[in-house]
Amino acid sequence: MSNLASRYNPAEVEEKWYAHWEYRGYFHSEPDDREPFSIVIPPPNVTGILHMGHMLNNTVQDILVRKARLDGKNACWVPGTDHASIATEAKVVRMLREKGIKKSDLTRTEFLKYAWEWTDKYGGIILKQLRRLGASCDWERTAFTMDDSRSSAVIQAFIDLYDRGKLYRDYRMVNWDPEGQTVLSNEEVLYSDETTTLCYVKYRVEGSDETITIATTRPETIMGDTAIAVHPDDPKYARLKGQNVIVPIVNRVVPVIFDDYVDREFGTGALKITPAHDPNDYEIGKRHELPTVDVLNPDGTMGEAATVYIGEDREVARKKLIRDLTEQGLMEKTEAYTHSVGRSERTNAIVEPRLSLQWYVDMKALARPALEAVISDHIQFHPERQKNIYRHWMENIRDWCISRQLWWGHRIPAYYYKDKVYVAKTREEALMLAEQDYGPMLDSHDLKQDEDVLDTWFSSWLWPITCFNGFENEKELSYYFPISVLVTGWDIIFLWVARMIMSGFEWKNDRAFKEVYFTGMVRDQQRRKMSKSLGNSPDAVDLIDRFGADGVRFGVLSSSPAGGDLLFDEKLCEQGRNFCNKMWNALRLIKGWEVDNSADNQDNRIAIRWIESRLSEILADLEDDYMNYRLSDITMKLYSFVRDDFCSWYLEMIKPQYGKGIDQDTLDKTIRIYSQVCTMLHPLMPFITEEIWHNLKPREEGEDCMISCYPKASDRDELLLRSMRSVQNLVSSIRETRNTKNLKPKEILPIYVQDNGQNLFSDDRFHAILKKLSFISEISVVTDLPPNGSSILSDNEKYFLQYDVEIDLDAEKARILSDLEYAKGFVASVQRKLSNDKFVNNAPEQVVSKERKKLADGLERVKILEENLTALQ
RNA sequence: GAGGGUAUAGCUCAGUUGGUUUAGAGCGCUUGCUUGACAGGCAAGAGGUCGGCAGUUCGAGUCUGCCUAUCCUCACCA
Repeated sequence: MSNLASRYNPAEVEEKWYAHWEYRGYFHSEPDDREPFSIVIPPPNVTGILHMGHMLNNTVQDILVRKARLDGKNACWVPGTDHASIATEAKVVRMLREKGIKKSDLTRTEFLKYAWEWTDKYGGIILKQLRRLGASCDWERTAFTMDDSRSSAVIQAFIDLYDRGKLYRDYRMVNWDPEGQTVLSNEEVLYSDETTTLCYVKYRVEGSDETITIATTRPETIMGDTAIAVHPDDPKYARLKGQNVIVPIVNRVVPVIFDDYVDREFGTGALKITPAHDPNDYEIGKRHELPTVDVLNPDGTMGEAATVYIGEDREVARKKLIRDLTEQGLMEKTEAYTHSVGRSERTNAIVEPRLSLQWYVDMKALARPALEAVISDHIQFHPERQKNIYRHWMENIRDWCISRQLWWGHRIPAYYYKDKVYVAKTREEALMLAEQDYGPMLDSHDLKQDEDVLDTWFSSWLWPITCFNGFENEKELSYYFPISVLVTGWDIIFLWVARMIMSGFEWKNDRAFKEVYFTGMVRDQQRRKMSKSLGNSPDAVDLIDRFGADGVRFGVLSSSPAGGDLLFDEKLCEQGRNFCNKMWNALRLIKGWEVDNSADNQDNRIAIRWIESRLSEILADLEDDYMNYRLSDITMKLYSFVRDDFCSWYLEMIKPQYGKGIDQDTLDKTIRIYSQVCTMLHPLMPFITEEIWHNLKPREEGEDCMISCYPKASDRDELLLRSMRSVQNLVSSIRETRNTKNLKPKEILPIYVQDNGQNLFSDDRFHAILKKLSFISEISVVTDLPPNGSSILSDNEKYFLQYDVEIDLDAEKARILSDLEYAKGFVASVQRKLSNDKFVNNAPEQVVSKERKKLADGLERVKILEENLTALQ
């Protein structure tokens, strides 16, 4: 018996092998003459920690990279992190606030010092956690979106776009995050239905006692009203033509205007117009040349122009205004109202429409080649349905707002002097340009760099190029680009994927990726997306501690059909852990065998030939599954191959009887087969397979599972595979009989095989299986029909099993009758089909002959069952 | 408002160009099994009129249309 523990212990094994692989340099890739396989990580936030989404995403990437490596490709997986402009800045601001420091009290330089300290302290934790998961990243290439190489590429990209006329600055209504105090792109605003109060407020008509009532959810913006709008065809309000109304609180006199934007059916059919605080009102304001009164400060508090509640938060002011309007008798009524509210993806603050001057990328031209490449499958999406979603967005693409009023990020390389803009790599260059326009006498202090930074995604959209320093150096990029496959969640298809594809065409005139595999979202058992705020995401590292990295990887994979969402259940990790244990015990079994060359190995040959055929059979399947990213299928196929075919059948067949040894040849071949299985499983479960690989036999230095050669499908013995399936059916039938008759599992039963000239045992080759079979299912084959035999049908072969239990004739008859009824129905339906001329004439020959075979088998079965029934009478 | 997805066993899902009146898997459930690798195990079993209605076809879980339910994306929302 081997001295291995009966339970697999992942902790020490994982640490040992990860260090070993890294020490051997297996993760590192340099361009050479092999076929490249490249992946770039979706860079997690630099100060983030590993969550379930990362686990899924990175497990998938690791599988693809490890598989490519085993296939002999030059595999390179570039890791890295994203500076995550707004998310990180928000964290730093929060940290400072806890220390009693306000961002507004700091200079830009002081703030950035804190931000870098924070990044140095917490940055890269997630990369360490990825190692625990087994991620085989090329750590020497670790990139950061704000390191020198990436930063200079971002600046260059901005300059390039500006020079090509694809960048512009414009004053528009934007999505404003009052907490982060920055503009957001449309993609960074998340909408959800929320219930608020809809206020019906009365406005006095100037010079009359009459009032007009409008409905609004935003009474705090009343002070910014510069008109009341009604529909031109609305008879209710026709009389108000040319009239003015008085805005409550501020008593401003504003006109009643007529615009067909107004929905006559909504509320009262009258709409207050606040051009500074609503995109539609802004448009209406432009049409009617209305003034714009901005009553809010950038931080969401009431501004000077509001005249009341100055400095109070908009939410607080809203409540107070509702109270005031009610007291003044101007509130007709209020009602609960549910509508869609946009919140900042990062700070969760309610987004405020606000007018401001920002930088935009003109997306129309960029989108064209990017759309075409995906529609034509030049870049292949998995699952394919994501193509539609992509197309829909690309066809309706809007310009991308890329400036952010933040400090943490890449500062916009635009310099302003008087009314001119100079876009340049450095201040010196900008100065030179300004001097060309204004002469060398200008006061250089008046040349001001843009205060804003760029959207985080403006650096990550260059990631496939910048990961290989592609703005500086063609050599590496020309080898690794296009990236073989991008693995990411579908939730960032617009924020990231679409834009990377656009940047690929813009700068490399090529597709950024050959394929894109979208993973689903990891959800909890109530189908809620896992998130920090819900607190429904398990601690990833804790899961690894409890189930082992391989167990967790198995758990994540086994329910991750290509692109579908994953309902995470810890139970699956437990199953993964148990599976590791199963493999571990198969190793213990093999290691425990003593070699005895006097043992007869003839019978084992057939078992070896069978398992090799099976292996070859699934290898072909797996190749196809890899092509289609069917990772859960791969997982389940290998799981059942190891558990059922290898352990339950193969090892049981060759297992020496108690106290006996095994011949060297069988042992060697078993070790070879198990090693191959390790290689096949390695991409999914790298640690345990490496451990078993090394335990199976002494290995040379550097002879590691991770860099072994992935087996190729070879010829297989189809007849043997079929026959073995028959044998398995028979064994199942015998076991079922034992179970239903309450027979002792170890009691040896005589079995008689009725030779019908075509059953397994009329073939000499299978006498070996027969012997093995008797060992597995505790039977002994007899040559005479036993006096008290009970018949078993396995396929169409008939066996008699003898046992010392009184046979319940009625029950037996009922069982046979029900089988018979079924078989007859089956035959009838096949006959019906075959007697249909249209079927026989139209269906392919293959299908028809298959039906004929079915009929023959069915008739045979009916015959046997009838004989059995007669025998019972 | 525009577009898209999904509906198969108690649960989560496969079912790959239509071809088994016998629709699979995992988990869960029931039953039986512990000196011999593994109870984190083994064996056996139960459980489904493939959301509904029409249609195409020799043949539909699979294709088409409509309906129902449910989810998602984008836009809008006083």
